[in-house]
Amino acid sequence: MGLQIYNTLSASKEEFVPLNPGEVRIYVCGVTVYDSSHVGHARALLTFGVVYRYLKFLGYQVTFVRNFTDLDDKIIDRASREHTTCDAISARYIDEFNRDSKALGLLAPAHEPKATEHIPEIIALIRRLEEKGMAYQVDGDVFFPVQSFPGYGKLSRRNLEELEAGARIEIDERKKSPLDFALWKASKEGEPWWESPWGKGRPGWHVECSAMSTKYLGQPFDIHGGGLDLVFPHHENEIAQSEGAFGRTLARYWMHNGFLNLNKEKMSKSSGNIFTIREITAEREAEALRHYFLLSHYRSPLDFSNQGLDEAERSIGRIYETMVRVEQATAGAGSAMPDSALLEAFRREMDDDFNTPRAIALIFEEVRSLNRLLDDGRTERLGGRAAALKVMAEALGLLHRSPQLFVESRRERWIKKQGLSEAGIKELIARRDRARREKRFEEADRVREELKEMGIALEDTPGGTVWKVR
RNA sequence: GGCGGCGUACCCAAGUGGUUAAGGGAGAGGUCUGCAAAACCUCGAUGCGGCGGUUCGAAUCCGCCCGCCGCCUCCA
Repeated sequence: MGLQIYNTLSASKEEFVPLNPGEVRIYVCGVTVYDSSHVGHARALLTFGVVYRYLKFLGYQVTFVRNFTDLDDKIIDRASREHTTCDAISARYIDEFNRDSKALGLLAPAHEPKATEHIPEIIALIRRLEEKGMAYQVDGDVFFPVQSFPGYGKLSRRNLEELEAGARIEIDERKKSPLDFALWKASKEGEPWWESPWGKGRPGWHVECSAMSTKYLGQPFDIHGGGLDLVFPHHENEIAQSEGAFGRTLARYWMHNGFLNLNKEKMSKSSGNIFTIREITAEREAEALRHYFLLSHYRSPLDFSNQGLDEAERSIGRIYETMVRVEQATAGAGSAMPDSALLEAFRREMDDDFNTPRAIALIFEEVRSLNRLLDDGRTERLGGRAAALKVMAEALGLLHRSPQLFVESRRERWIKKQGLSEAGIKELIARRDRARREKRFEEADRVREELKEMGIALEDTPGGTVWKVR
């Protein structure tokens, strides 16, 4: 059995069969660039980053597209509050996003289209809908009549009656149904605008993704992803537009990641309970955040906690330290072929809808097993197993640095945060070593204690005393 | 109101009918060590929110109840 993916469309796991053998085309809704991205965004980014990596691990030729929404009411608001242009706002946050993305270890997508650079494609799509009677114009606004698309609600499992009954949306009397959504909006004074058959205006939100995904990936394409909150109405509307316009399936597998909560509540800008990606990556290793997310399944809700992050950071350190031991033990042995049984086990876990918690458990079982071999001095099969471990970690986006760098980075971060000096620490260690050589153990233990209070642990190894952040 | 999700040990978290309920952290004991740390070994849920039911057999299926959360409005 190959890869199984939970498809929101069928609400069940399905065997993944790409449209073209050996090739996968995937589109993920990116961020709206009106503010800093928060760790909730990071979860979505990392989730689909791992999907991307794992598909590559499986040997697929993957075309990954993730957009920027750089045209939106919130960007307009922000620009007017700061007396600047929308372009300036989106440029600033795209720039910031790119830094975050790099810090998080995300692989670059093949394309990162921006809404503002695809106005002609958007207009063409709306015109096509018009020709099919699936768009109507009122005062320069163009709406999509949801009644005209028979499958409306199939993704979010709702029907029109239910939706209309529960609708809490403000009534726009000009719309035929309260659920009809804007394809094109007439621009007000001071807003960005483009010439169109309906006058000066700008696209609605949903239509950009329909236009851009199809431009880069064709229709249908294989996987469409995003956060759970996009199922309705965003993705539902994308389906209505694209399938309405072309009479063909938009995307075959729909994947949605669960939320990141803070104190049990959804992390969102409007409620103010957020941590930005920058805040977190300034405080600790980005890899800790990735590991933390991987520890629970992507569809489960996850409550963000500092304790969890601390644990994750230590866990990553444990894997790295084992890698250091393996490297030392196999130095000069040349590169080994990755152990195939291990890779097979990894694949079995990941094939089950990207079950990263199980994959991580497998990694830890292997870490323990490697340490046991190391302790026993049995190094014959070490190379192949360590090589497999690296391949697995790569597929998850972990262990992308040298172990030494990870340890040093943690040290430097800690020293800086605590206002310590490396020279001072080394001085203390030297003092302790002198005391130990002279068998003044009370003195040596006092120094150990002193360093421990600074959060620094000493390890006396055959190669000398090493120190690390605890 | 409609639709959906979640509740597994001190904490985090896999597991959707069948051997001893993964893995990590914390804790206890041990090996090692001048002492430690790291690593390794051993021990921690007779029970999976509660009550019923189906079944030879259920954390897993069904029903009811309790608690928490999300979507239905911009939202990863």
